[in-house]
Amino acid sequence: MLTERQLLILQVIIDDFIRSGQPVGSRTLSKKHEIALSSATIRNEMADLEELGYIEKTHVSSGRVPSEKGYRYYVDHLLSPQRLTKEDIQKIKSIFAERIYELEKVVQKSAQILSDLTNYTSIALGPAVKENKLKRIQIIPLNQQTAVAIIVTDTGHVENHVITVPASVNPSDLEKMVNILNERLIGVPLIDLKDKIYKEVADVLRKHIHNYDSMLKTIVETLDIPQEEKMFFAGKTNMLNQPEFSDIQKIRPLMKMIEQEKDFYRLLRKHNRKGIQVTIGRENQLSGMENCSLITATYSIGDEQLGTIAILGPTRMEYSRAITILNRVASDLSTVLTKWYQNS
Amino acid sequence: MLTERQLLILQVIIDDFIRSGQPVGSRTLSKKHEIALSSATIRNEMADLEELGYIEKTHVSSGRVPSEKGYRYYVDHLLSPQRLTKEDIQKIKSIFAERIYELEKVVQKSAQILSDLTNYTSIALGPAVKENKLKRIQIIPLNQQTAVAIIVTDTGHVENHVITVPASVNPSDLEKMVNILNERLIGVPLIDLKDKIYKEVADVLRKHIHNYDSMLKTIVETLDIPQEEKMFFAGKTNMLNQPEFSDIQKIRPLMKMIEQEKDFYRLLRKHNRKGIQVTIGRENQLSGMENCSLITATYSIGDEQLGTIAILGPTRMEYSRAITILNRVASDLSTVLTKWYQNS
DNA sequence: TGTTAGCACTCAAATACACCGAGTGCTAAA
DNA sequence: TTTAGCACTCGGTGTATTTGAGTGCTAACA
Repeated sequence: MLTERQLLILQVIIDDFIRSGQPVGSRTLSKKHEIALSSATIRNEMADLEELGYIEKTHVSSGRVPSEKGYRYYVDHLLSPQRLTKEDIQKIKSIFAERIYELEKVVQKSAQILSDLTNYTSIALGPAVKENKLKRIQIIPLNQQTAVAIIVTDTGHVENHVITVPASVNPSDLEKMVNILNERLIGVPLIDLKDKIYKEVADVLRKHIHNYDSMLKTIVETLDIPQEEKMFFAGKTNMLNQPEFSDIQKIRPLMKMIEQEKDFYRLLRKHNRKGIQVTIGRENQLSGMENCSLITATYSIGDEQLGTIAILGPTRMEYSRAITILNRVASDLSTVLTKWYQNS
Repeated sequence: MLTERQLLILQVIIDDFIRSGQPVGSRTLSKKHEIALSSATIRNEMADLEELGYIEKTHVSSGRVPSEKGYRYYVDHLLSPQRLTKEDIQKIKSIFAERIYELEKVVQKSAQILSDLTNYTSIALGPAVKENKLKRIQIIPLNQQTAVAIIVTDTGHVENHVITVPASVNPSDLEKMVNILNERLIGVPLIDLKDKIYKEVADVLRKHIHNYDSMLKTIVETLDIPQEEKMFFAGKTNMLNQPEFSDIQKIRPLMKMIEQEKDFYRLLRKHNRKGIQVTIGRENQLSGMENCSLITATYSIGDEQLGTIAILGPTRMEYSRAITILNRVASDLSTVLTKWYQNS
């Protein structure tokens, strides 16, 4: 167990390192007015902190830098709460000022403001489309062989793709089918559509539609909806501004990962616990992210959790500020989404 | 006017520099078997080429590197034609192997293959949606105040957004309006929609629709279609692999530009002349692109030009290979689009 | 017993210096 | 016109040397 004094020293070391990026020495600390000790005393305490694994040296006679364990302790117990400036609060509010009707745009804007305010990279995982309920199916013929299938959900989300229509299918049958599908399927969550079709609608269709069999493919194609949530990035290149990544070798794998996006999709999917979560350095278990930390929060409509928004920065990150901002954005976002979309 | 020998030397210098990235000295050149001259003779020729502005020294006793003028001459007159390997041709063909129904996806895939084959960044400017012709307008009410407006074009492109519906508008009127709009506007290019509405459809609407005035806003919102062509990037981080950008300072502005995309939108818009166009270094007139070259080509359906695809690389770029590949992709793309979409 | 002053020690970073080698331009001879 | 030869330049590399910020340890002090 750490003493009060060790906690104070650990906190000041990490605060200073986060600010300066330079290893912190005992003399630097002794000059701080919150610590009234000689450098020698501090050296003794630092030696203990190092033995316990909270801080490290970069070489034998260097100052100390926080270890991952140190950051972990800092984030869990030592964060000095930050107040946002009026301007920051104002900026956050401004994105919700005008009523935006596309849910995904609001989420995207939230990611944008996060990266603007923090100068880190921000990622938002959108709501799962597959949970949405069907509002309308529409099939619009383009020519002999092709048509556009459009699916509208209760949240106003539109999915569309071009499908092939067998030559044997005539337009009036197509229309009849769409009508039946609409009658029977409105209100069904997208993910359950196929199931429902086979169990309940197939019989009806077979009875009423001429060549049901040749149409089957069209139906399946129509309901083929991407299962993945959309993801929005903002400030993808902000990592280039971090001095720890001034070496291009270090940043290349990270930028590649950010460009490809898919690793982050998996990562964020896992981060669906309510509240702020911080993963530090190798806790992320992704090579390329050894020197990064990820802070995540979830947002919701009412009690229903919709998605995750996150801030990605270097391990030497302004945790306090980032957490405060993320918290604020996530809660404002949830509030406004609840107001706009609940039971609408 | 350059002599045959100067041309040969210039070409070999640039070829070598593109390959190695190192300044090329007279002794290196004299050892090449296509040049049977002593280093001293070559030095004299190089001095002349430098005076004429085709090559430069990095410091007083360094070898020579091509100047922008040198690259320009090289691209215009000295390119040694390259043959693509069978694998390359195969890869290009593979993207067009299966019939893809979404036009934009084909374009996006083309950009992807370009960056895969060249290891440079690739950009594709999609076809202008506004030129497409209207196939169907659809308005689907979500709740009391909002509805989804969907516009389908003859190419199968779908535009959608959520609109507000005044409380005074009743559903049957909405439906009637949509019917009238569809009757009168199908086949009209999207860009002309508004014009046509005011000139020809407004009167009809006023006659048949109850509260035409309060509905006006809804109509305008519905037809509010983004005018900009979509743009697709591939290999956004490939520039990080180029040794000339190993200094993070040099690449930061460029990556920022690539992230933001809009500068490239303007740039590609201007590059709509048929055939291959190469702009070298500062010819691009964009700060951040001093050390980059852009190669563009257009693609088309039949005689109608649709858009531009481009390769962005360092000025020290494999022009010959890049041009050959781009040419091939652009022409294959045009061929296949023509086959698939002309008069469909 | 906890704190501190003092001291020897370490190591990264900066500075200085010599030297190598790849390059140049110029001159004079072939 | 070409080439051999030579003096010169300059970036890069290797080796000392110095500097300074840091450490750990010890002994004296309150």
